Amino acid sequence: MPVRKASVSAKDVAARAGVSRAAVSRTFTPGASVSEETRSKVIAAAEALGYQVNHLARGLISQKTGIVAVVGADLATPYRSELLRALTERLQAVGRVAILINTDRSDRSVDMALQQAIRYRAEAAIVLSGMPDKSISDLCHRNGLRLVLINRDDAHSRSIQIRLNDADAARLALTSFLRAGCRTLAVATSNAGTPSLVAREEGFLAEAHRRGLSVTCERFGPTGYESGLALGERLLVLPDRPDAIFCTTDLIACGVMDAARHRFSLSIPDDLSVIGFDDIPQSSWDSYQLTTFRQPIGEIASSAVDWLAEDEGDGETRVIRLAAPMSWRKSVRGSNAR
Amino acid sequence: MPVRKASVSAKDVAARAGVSRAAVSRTFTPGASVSEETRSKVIAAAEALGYQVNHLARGLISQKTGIVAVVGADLATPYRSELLRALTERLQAVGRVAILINTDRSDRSVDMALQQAIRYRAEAAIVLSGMPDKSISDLCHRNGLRLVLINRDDAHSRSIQIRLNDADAARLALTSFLRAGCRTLAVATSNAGTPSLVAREEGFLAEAHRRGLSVTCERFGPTGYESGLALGERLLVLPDRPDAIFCTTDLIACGVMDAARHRFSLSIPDDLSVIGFDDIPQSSWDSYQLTTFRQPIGEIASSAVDWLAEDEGDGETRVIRLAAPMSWRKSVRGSNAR
DNA sequence: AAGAACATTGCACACGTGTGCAAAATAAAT
DNA sequence: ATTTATTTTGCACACGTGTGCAATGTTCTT
Repeated sequence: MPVRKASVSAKDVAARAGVSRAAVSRTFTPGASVSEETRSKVIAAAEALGYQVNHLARGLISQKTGIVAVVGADLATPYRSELLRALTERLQAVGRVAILINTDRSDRSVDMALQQAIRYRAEAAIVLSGMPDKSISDLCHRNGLRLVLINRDDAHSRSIQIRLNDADAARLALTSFLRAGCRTLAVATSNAGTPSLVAREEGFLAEAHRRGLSVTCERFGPTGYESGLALGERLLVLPDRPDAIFCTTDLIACGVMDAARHRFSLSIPDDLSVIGFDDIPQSSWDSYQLTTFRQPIGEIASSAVDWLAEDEGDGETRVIRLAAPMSWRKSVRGSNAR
Repeated sequence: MPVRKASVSAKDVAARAGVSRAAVSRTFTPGASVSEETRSKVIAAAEALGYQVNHLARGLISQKTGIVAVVGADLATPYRSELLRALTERLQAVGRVAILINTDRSDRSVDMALQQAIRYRAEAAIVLSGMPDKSISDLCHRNGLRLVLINRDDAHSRSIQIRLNDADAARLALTSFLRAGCRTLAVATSNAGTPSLVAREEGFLAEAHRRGLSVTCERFGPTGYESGLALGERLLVLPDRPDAIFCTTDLIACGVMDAARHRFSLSIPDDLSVIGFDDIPQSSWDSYQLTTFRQPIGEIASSAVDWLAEDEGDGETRVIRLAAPMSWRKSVRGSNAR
């Protein structure tokens, strides 16, 4: 029961060009042998008919679809949308096409997303959030689907895991506060408990502990601006009000800054220094000028795509650690001189 | 030359379950006839082997792939990323999978993107930016690919075009300024010249003209925050400095507001009223509290997806016009009482 | 019990493509 | 001119699936 118009096939082009169907196929297969005379006849016929190779059929026979699944939740947040943009651009540059699977709906969605990726015989999947169950990861391997895990905790066998040096950044945040003369330190983070947020929080706390400093740590809600407002309100009413707050994401930082200014009439950075993480576009806006750590989005995208685009590796697990360089703006005391 | 592990096929499942390959197929085809005994044998075998139906093969034989292409540039801007999130969610809810094609690289990319969509035999394409050439639009039709054009100027035959009432919103922006007592009006927009921006600008100017009012219109750069800063700087140094600026997007408005406050020390809305368009998340942040028009993203997404998910229509062109309701915040004089 | 109606099953074909291989054609070497 | 080497071509098969159809099995009606 075909419900659609039949597309032009290689058979139609062959008839029009007066050659065999195999000659048509060879004309559109890189590296295949075809004479210039046949080639131009086929190209002319294909253009006249509007022929486009059917990649479903090609994928079926060649076992290479060119499809890469990108799997994630919260796709509209500044960091994730920018990463998605960079990934699609890079994938297209190496001849791949991205299937986007939104996992907003549940944690189990990563497993379901990967099963969907297998149904379309995706060559690889890039997981931006959530973590696949081991049985699904094995299923991916059995189906030749390669896994890229971005900012996930566990490495799965035969996959690549791209992590940031969150702890290094957190340490640098702490030392930057100390150098700026801040003494009452706090961490503001969400209840999401995702690997990156945990690493940043723990890195900050561990470095403070190593230096014999006490830090107030406040967690609240999902990882967004509204939680930042609430976290600012909770931290800034403390009797021992912090003069420095490390926020585990920039969205939280923007909320903290707005709470400080608009609800507590504090001046940043005179009364309160703030450091975030991500370097989203809004961090550079005049209303924020937030000092933060820049997500190396270009490097994440190229690391991910270069790995999956190379020939089948030897199956070992790889972990890539990238630095998140500091972006100095005006939210830390004494940072104007940088 | 297969370069990947052969996935489990229906043939493998049939052998394990002791039934025919057709029984396996029928078990995984909704509405097909299969006994409960056979079904449970097949299901058990499929689960043991990790079988996932090959949708490439299914698409080839059934001429229905479930694939919908989403085509657009500037995917990381707040409005577009939110629309993308809503579209993927809605597409998944009706059993479709989204192929995301990024057209940042050139105008001709929409044509190339649609050709790529045809190669994967996508059932439909949702175009978020750019406009396909007529010959490509025809090619889509010939291949049974249905077109959804969002905020594009021209309707193509046998497609659906979803537009906002930009001009109505612009008129309401003007009357809101007048009601707030503003007298020196300006429009701030980009050089992008996209259909929505032009409609908003022209709607504002036409209504002003109808009322015998003069408006300064300034255009600059791409459609982003930085252009808003620059536009604010250009408009606010005028000898006849505007006391009301209609910005054709919220990103531009945030830039204008930051320029007014941080570079001209103006108070909003006392010295300057600002209205934007889109209602991006940042518009509700304490630092902005921008009065704006809300993009009906949920309705756009459901209009688009409901149309393409329904059975083949009669081929007529449809235009859907949606209202962009006003979101009152604090950037217009006298708007606190709302 | 027999006949009619309905459900289930396996076979074989088709969807559109890439490719191994033998045959044919062309180019290069002697 | 003949032989050898290389290129090109068409045929037929395979990839994995859904389905028309004939054959078989089961249920319902008389």
